[in-house]
Amino acid sequence: MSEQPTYLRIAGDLRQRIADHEWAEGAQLPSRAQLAKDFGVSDAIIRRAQELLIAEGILEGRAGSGTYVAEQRKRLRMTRSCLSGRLDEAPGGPDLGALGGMETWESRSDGIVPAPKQVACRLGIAEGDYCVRTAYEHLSDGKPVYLSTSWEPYEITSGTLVMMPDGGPLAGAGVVRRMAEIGITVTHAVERSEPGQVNAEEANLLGIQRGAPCTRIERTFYGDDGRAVETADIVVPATLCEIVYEVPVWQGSDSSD
Amino acid sequence: MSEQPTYLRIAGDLRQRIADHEWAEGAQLPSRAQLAKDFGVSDAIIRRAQELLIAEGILEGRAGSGTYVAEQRKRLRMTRSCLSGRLDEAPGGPDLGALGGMETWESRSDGIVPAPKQVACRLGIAEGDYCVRTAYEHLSDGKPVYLSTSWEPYEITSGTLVMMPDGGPLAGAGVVRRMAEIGITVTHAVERSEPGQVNAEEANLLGIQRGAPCTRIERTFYGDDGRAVETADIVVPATLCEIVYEVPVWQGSDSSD
DNA sequence: TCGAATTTGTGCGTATGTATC
DNA sequence: GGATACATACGCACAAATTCG
Repeated sequence: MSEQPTYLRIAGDLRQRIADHEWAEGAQLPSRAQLAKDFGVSDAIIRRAQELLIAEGILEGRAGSGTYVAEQRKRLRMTRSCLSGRLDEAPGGPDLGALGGMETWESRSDGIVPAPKQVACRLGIAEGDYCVRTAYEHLSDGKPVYLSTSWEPYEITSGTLVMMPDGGPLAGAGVVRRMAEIGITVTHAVERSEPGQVNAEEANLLGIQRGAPCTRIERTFYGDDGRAVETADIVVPATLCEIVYEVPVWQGSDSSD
Repeated sequence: MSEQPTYLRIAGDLRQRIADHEWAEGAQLPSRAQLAKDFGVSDAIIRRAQELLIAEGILEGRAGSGTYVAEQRKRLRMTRSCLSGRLDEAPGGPDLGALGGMETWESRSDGIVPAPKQVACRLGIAEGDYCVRTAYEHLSDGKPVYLSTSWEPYEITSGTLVMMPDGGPLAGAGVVRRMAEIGITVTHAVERSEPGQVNAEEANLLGIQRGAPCTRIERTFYGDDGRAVETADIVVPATLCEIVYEVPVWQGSDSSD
């Protein structure tokens, strides 16, 4: 116990051995009792080490069956290209289809709701002002890959045909197109990215383990008048998607490094 | 126990009460024993719930003292702007200084090493080909905020004055400038972003808790000939930095949403 | 179909070490 | 030194899910 706690040492050992392909993807690990005997520690310590690796998405526990090396599903690449004339835009989502099969989504606008404080702040409106909220489940080849919830200020689209993202003639069209329809040009988006874990509900929707690592993105679209036209909370599980940004490098600036 | 395990229910309860500011930032929570009595569960369950929140960066445990609501240090904003003539570039790092004080860094090039498989793949060179590896510790107002390790193919800078990032006349200058010096124009970067946790060593360097959530970015710079000129592993702890991308929206594309 | 064995998931009590006050 | 509180570790019990005879 000199330097590192036992459970961390064992977690590291298992992590290394999995990286070295001692166990194949999808293979079952020895049982807790067996590992405890192998390592000469108690049952609970093995459990604790495994919990760490499960949270990291490396292992997967199946009740009644065993602990397995998590399968690396072929992940959907979500690319934001800032380089050329790519359009990166889907409802609460970026450019899909860069890699992989059929990307689709299901949405349910759950109507007009007062903006929570955080959302109001991002949209530059007052807390409690009305918004159209829409929840999306994004699918690739029919399987869920990431989630998003979007808010649009009611004031902007109120009375137009594009008020509901999933209704009207442009049902299912992206924010950019829908806003263009009512004379608003969307110029850019700002994305705030944070690491996190999926909660039980999200895990259920995505068909993955609770606590699996994910990236939470707060994305806000801005119109040519500088106003925010939509903001979204996007949950991107690391096991299902990889996030790639392509950014240009501007020469001759004050690169102070 | 109907739906959710007790420890998750309690974790959720505490998370909510912290969000509601029942305890201020930096405030000490009641002791485990007290909370166990309050919730009518065992000591261990409280511990388990608290461990979850500590992993989420919401709580902070101090041995011998107590459990505290984690202080939200004013975070450094790391912005990648793809919009105008901003330069986003520092060694293994992006535009700093958008918000906050003095941004500096310390680096130690630990010499010429054979490229590991992953790095070789990102640089488009063969495994084992030599690289100049440099580790950076990025500081804001003297305090560490994020870490990075960069690899540059030895072949590119070999024999030039800019071979070592922290040596020669352009010591401490960014990749873009150093490459410009030897006639290579860096045109763009690709960043792959993944959620993760900091390990013990990183936590130590950053002065934060082990297991704290972070974003791991694999960034690769490309020259005008399409060759990769540098790649870096960047560790951005969520508690110290926020990551923001500004991306343009291209009108009239196949926005299929 | 049933049931027993196995394995994980959850919960509890306790002991020891160590840091803080 | 003593009291308190967290960190780690062990042992046990039971539930739930799975597997297999």
